[in-house]
Amino acid sequence: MLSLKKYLTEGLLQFTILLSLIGVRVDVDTYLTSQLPPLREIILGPSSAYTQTQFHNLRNTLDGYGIHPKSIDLDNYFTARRLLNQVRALDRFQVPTTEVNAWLVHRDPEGSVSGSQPSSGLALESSSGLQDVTGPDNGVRESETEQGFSEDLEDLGAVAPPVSGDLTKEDIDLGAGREIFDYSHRQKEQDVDKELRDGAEQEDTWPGEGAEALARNLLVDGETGESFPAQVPGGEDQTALSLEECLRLLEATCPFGENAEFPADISSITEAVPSESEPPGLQNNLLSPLLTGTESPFDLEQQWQDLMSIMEMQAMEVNTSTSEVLYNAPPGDPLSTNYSLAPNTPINQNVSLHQASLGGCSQDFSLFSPEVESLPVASSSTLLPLVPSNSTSLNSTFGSTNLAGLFFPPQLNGTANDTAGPELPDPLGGLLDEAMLDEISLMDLAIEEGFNPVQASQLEEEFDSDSGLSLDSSHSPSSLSSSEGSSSSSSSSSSSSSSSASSSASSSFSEEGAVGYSSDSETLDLEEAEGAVGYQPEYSKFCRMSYQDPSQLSCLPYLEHVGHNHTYNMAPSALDSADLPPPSTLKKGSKEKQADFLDKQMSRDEHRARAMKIPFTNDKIINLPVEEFNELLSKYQLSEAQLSLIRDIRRRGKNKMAAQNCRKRKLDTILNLERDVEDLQRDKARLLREKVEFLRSLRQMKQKVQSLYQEVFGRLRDENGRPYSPSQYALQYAGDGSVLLIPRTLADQQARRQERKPKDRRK
DNA sequence: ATACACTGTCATACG
DNA sequence: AACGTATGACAGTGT
Repeated sequence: MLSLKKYLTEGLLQFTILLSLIGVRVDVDTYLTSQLPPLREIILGPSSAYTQTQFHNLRNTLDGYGIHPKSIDLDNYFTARRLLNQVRALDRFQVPTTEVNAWLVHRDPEGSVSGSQPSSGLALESSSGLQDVTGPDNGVRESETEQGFSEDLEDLGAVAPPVSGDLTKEDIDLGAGREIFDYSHRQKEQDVDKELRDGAEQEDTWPGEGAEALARNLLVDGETGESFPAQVPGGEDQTALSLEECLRLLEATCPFGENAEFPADISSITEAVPSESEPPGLQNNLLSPLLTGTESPFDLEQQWQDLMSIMEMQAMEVNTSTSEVLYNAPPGDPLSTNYSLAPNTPINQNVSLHQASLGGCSQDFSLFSPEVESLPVASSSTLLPLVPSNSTSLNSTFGSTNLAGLFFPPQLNGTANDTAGPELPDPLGGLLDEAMLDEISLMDLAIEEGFNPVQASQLEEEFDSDSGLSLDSSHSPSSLSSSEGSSSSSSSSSSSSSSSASSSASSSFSEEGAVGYSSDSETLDLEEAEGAVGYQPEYSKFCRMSYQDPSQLSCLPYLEHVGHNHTYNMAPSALDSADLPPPSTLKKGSKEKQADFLDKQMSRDEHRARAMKIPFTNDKIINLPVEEFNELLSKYQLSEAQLSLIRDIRRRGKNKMAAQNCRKRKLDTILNLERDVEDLQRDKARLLREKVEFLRSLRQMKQKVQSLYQEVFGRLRDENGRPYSPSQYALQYAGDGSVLLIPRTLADQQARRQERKPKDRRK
C-alpha cells in the first residue's frame, strides 16, 4: 500500500508537472483555478487516485491545522483578485505611451550607430552607448514586475532595434538586468525621460556625421579615442587599422558568458566570408553565411514552440505583474518584439518614433552594406507578418539568420535610408494592434477569470458552506472547550472543540424529542440508564449556567465534575419544555423555533448523549486525553450502554475531526500542486525568456563580428593598394588574439574542422 | 426530481 | 492491545 501510495503520489505529481511543461497547463489551470467543483469532486469524491497523493507525507507538514485552509485560500484569492484589479488599473492608466516612444527614440541612435558603423559602434558601446543601453533597459524593466514575462518582450524589443549595435547592452541585459527588474516605476520613468533626451540628442548629432566620418572613426578606440595602425600578417600594412585591436575590442565588448562559442564563431567568420562576391557584394555574402551558420545548433521549431509557450505561461505571471506585462508585452509579442523592431507596437504613437529610429538605423546600415541587407531583410520582412500563424517561417526567423534579418529593420531591404523608416512600424503595429492586443486582452481576461472570479466565488461558496463548520467554532463558547479540554491534544483542539462546543451550546436550547435522532436505538436504552447517575438537579443548574455564560464555566472547570447532568447538552428551556408541558404557549412558539433550530444543529451523538444522560460534554468525551478521559469515566457510575455510547462518541468525534483534517489536507494538496504548477510554468517561461535573450545576444554579437569583419577586411589593401577579394582571402581569428589574413581555401578548411568538433561533442 | 456539494460516519490500514 | 490518525467509501442532508 505504501509503495502504491508513493507511486501514485509521485506519479501524479510528475504527471501534473509534465502536463504543465508540455503546455497542457490550460487543463490544469481550468481545473485548479476555475473549476473548483471538479476539484472538490476529486477531493471528496471517489476519484481518489488523485487525492491519494502525499497526504502521508503532508501529514507531517500539515499537521496542526489551526485554521481552515479554505478560509485561508479564500483570503489569498480575494487578495490576489483585488491586487490584480489594482494592477490592471495601474496598467491602464499609468503606463504612459511616452515611455514607449522614448524608448524607441533612444534605441534609434544606437541601432543606427552600431549597425552601420562598427567602429563608431564600438565607441558608443564602450562609452555612451553602454550607458544609454543600460538606461533604457532599466526603465523598461522597471515597469515590469520581477518575473514579468514582459521582461522578455522588452528585452527583446529593446534590443532588437539597435540591431547589432550593442553587445554591451546585451551583456548588461543578461547580467545585471535581472536585478534591475525591481526598480521602481518612477525611476523607470525618469530613465525614460532621460533616454528620450539622449535619444533626441543623438538623433540630432548622428545625421550630421557622414558615412565617411563614421568610417574614419572605425579605428578609434571607443574608450580612449585612440586610433590604431593596422597590421596585416601578409605584409599588407596599408590597412589603417589593427585587426587585432579591432577584434580585441570586439571581444571586450562581448563579455558574454556564453562566449565559449564566441571564438569559434569568430573563426567561423572566415568561413562565412563570402568568397565569390566582389567588394560590393561582399558584405551581402558575409552577413548571410555567418548568420546562417549559427542556425543549425538550435531547433528552430522547438524554440518557436517555446516562445509560444512562454506567451501562454507568462499569463500565469500576470497574476502579479499583469499590468505592465499586458501592456508592454502582449502575449504574442515576445516573438514579434524579438524579431521586429516594434515591441510595443500596440501603442500607435510609437510608430512615428519607430520610423525615425528605423530610418536612421537602416541608413547606417545601408551605408555599410547596401546590397547585402537584402537577404536578411527580405526574410525578416516576409516572416514578420507570419509570426502569428506560420510557425515554420517563424522558426526560420528564430534562427540566427532570420533573427539577424529581423534585427535589421525591414527597410534595410536595399533602399533603407529614406523610405524604410515609415514602413516599418505599420506592419508590426498592425499585428500588434489587432491580433496581439486581442490576444492580450483575451489572455488577460482568461487569467483573471481563471484565477479570480471563478475561483474566488467558488472559494467563497466553500467558505460559506464551510462556515457551517466554522460556525461551530465561532458559535461555540470557546471557553467551554478550552477549559474542559484543556489538556487535550493540540491537534484536536480547534475543530473538535468547536464542534462539540457548538453542539453543547445549541443543546442548551434544544428540547428533548425535538430531534429526529431521538428515535435512535440508543435512546431507547437511555431511559434505563437514566437513573444511573443521580446529580441531575445540580447538573442542570450548572448546565444552564454554563450555557448562559460559558465563560463562567470556563472559569470554573472543576464545577463540571461537580454538577454533572446527563442532560448536560440540554438547554434549560429544552429541559423544561421537553419534560414538562410548555408553561406558556406564547413563549413556546419562539422558544420552540429557537430550540428547533439549535436542535438541528446538534449532532446525532449529542442527541444520543443527551438521551443517554451522559454526565459530561461530548467535547470532553472527544477531546480529553485518554488518561483524563478514563479518569473522567471512572468518576461516574455509567451503564454499559452509556459507556458504549461514550466510546462511540469519542471514536466518531475523533474520526470526524480526522475526516475534516483529511479533507482540508486534500484541498491544500491540490492547491499546493496548483501553485507548484504555476511556479514551474513561471520558471519555464523565465528560462525560455532567458534562452531567447541569449540567442538574441548571440545573434547580435555575430552581427557585430560580421560587421567588424567587413570593416576590417574592407580596409585591407594589398601591396598594390587594392582591396583583397573576399573570395580569395579571409580573416582568421587566432587563439592568441591575433588576426591573420589567410587564403580563403585555408580558412574554409579550418572552419570545417571547427564545425565538426562541436558535432562530435554532441555525439 | 435530479444533481451536486458538504458533512458525518464506518471500515480499514497504519503508526 | 489500545489508541489515535488517515483515508476511501458510503449515506444523509441541504441547495
